[in-house]
Amino acid sequence: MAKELAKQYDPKDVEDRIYDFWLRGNYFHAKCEAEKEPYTIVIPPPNITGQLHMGHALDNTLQDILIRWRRMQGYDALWLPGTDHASIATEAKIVEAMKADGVTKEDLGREGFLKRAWEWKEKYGGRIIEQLKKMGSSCDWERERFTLDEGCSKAVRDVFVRLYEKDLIYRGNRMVNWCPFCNTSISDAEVDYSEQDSNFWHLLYTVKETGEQLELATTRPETMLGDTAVAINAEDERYAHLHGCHVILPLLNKEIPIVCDEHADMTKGTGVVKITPAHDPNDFEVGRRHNLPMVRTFTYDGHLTGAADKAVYDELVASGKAAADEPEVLDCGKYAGMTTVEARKAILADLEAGGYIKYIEPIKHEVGTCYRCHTSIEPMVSKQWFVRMEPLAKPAIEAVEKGETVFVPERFTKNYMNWMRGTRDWCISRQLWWGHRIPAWYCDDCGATMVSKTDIDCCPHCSSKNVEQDGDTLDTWFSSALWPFSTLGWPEETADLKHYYPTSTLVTGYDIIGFWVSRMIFSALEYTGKVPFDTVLIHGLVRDAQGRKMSKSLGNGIDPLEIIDQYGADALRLTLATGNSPGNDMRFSDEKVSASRNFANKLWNASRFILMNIGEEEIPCELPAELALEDKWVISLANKLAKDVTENLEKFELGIAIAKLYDFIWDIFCDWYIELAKIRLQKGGDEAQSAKQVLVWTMDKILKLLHPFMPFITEEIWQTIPHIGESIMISVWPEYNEALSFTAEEAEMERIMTAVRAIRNRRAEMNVPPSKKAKVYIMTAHKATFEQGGVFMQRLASASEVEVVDEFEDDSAVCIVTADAKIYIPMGDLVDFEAEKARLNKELAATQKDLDFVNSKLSNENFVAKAPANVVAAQREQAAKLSEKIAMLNESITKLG
RNA sequence: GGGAGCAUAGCUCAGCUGGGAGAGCACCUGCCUUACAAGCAGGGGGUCACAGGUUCGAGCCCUGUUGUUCCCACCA
Repeated sequence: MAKELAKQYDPKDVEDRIYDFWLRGNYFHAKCEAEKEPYTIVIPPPNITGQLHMGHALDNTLQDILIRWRRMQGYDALWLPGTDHASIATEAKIVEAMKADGVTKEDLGREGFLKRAWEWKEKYGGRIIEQLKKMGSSCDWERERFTLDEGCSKAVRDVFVRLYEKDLIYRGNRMVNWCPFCNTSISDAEVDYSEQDSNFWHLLYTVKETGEQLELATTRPETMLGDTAVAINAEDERYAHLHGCHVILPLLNKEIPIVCDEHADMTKGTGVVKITPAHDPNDFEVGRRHNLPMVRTFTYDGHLTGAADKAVYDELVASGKAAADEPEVLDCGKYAGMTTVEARKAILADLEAGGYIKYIEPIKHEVGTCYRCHTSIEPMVSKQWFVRMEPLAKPAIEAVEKGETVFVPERFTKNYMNWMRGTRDWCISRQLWWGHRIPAWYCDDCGATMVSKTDIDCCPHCSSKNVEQDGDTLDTWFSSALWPFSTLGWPEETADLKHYYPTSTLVTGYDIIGFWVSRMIFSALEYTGKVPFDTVLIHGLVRDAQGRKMSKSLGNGIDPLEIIDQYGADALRLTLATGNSPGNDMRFSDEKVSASRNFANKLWNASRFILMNIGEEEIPCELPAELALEDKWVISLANKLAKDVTENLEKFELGIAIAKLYDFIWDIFCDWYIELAKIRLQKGGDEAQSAKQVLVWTMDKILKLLHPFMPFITEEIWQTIPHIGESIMISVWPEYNEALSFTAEEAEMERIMTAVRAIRNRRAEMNVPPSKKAKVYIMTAHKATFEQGGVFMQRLASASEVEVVDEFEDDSAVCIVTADAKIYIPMGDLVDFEAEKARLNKELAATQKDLDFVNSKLSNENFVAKAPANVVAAQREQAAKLSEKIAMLNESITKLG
């Protein structure tokens, strides 16, 4: 089956065809075989709004390497794919798209909007899946899931009800992060902090009882209308006389109390702090401690409240439906309707005019912004649903402490612990439509709250039909937190869940440990009683060539699909795997991809060489009975390679595994073994036959070990060379085999290779072209080795003839000394004796220096006494070799006169 | 304010449990040697950020310093 193959590998000609071949073979499908050990990875579901970016490319390359490797090792390997509905991001995109048609959410209504959203999902949701396929991802597409599909939705409801019944979910007026642009609450994890220039405005409030001016500082003067107290520290002697007094709130001329609270820090500013319970997280806590009224002065879309807002509140109070913790609403009068930015200006102007500003101090200040739209978030008291974190975090911390789930690298455990220990209750309700609607119903007549797995249309308490479902949806991460088990069928006890859960490895970036990893862990423990995965493999960010984060705003993102188009998916994968160590960021550049492409080409040409030589012959896929020295050498190294690659994959050191493969394939197999094999191939006969078998055998091992990293090219080549089986991706992973370890031959080859390199080196220094052959005489203690190696020197070191001799006399010969041999090459007039003598002397000096160093160690009593025996022995051996070399060099120099 | 990472060749980075420093790219020299010029052979180039310490021995372990990146945190 000789094939005419192009000199250069063309991925375009191969990749789609191979991927189809795999799909037709159904090789990605995990069959849930009870007798096989499972290995499971669930994909971090990309957003349906998403386009494949380098982060996905890296994440999925790593997962595909692991899953392909385990599959070949004989595991029942399942890689479960899917997508995330990404409520905020998707809703924002759809609203934006609607803008073009001049339609708003309100125009369409909830149902109309959702209809549109699902249409949008059908249209764009599949795009990223197709892009994952281009990468070669071997996901089980039959099991593809979506966080908003029926099964996941069922799991979400189930969890919500369970948590509610255990009092781990509650509803209340709490301080939340409000995004006035997205018009929704967001969780603490969704707030990004960025440094902004701002001021401390030092204000003066008058104390009612004493008439003195009390100085305090604020960064947010626009909240002052909602102040309901001023706090001082009880220990602060400066203000001891003010305990129980009041201040007059400027502009409103309202009397508010001075309270003593630990929040007031004596060492900061004047030690006096204004308290706005409805619009500051700290002040909210102070307010609760002192039972202060909460006064809301902002609307949810970021304006100051007015008469209409107050009317709504009054109505609520009048009807008796206001919750006990409902904040009051202020009619801000002249400021009503202003944005918070406008209000700040107006209020400051009025304070200034009233003489209430003592001075302004410029500062730099960390301001919270929405991670989606980067609008400044407004802390705001709002009625939301929360998950009680403390009882959930405890077992999640213990499980990781016990090592039930380990982070790779280990240092990210700290990151996780930090997040788990510090986390506050999780605000899970969102004022959005695209997502899982909260399964809570409120009775308009009796005011009851009902949480249920099934829809409710009649109040079980008062039989009223006036029941309405909560209009909010759940945080996207609420459903993502269930992903490892909801996708396997939970809460049903499915066969998949029993077999594949807990999953094995989660592969993700360090940027979402808090958002996602930690929430999966505590969720899994609470609902399934088990950790969701045993290992979390953390990778870093892919940065651009200058080390900057790839981002849309910088426009420095590199599109993986363009790279695939230009260099092929295997080259992209190789680039991402090479030099990638767990947890560390990497830079991406065209040069790196081009180096990877060159490697693919190198492998391609090695296979061309083999195919050209075997021609129409049937070559058995096994080693020949008689093995030559070089065969044993390459087999032994390939065997060692299998061990190294496997061990490094086990340690998740994928970068080291691929580096070892790269070195073996290029340096050992291509640069040495193929060149050596040519000798026997040219001879023909039995020797050629055995060389072909070893070439095929070694290539087979190489392809299998490389397959997880470069699936397309390895399959393509494997199918063309003699092979057993349907597809390399379901072939058997090479195992280390003690019977294939030939250490003596490895050492012998090393001697010969050292000599070859030394001769090449000499010739290059003397500028002798390869075409000018010369006879080589060798004096050595390893006669048999060099007699065998003679042909190698003819081929690789431009030797016309090689003779192993006991004595050699020719003053005009170049002399080369290695640790094992003394090599003479008569080159007549090419030799410059003075230069030759200088070179030998230089080498002698260098060797002497090496020997001195080794001897200094050996003469150190402490070294000999304390260093391990094998280290000392190695140094002794080294000293002997160097001494021998020095003797040979001296002899040669003497001869030159 | 707390925590973490990084600092090794001109550039990008490896270097696992301490035993006289490596790769790729770039550069220089010579080669179209019948798989591959996206290739082959050879070469130059490093006080392993700085200062101490532990050790027979430190790029690696400890302490401190400097530079840099990131994460977390309610600093009025």
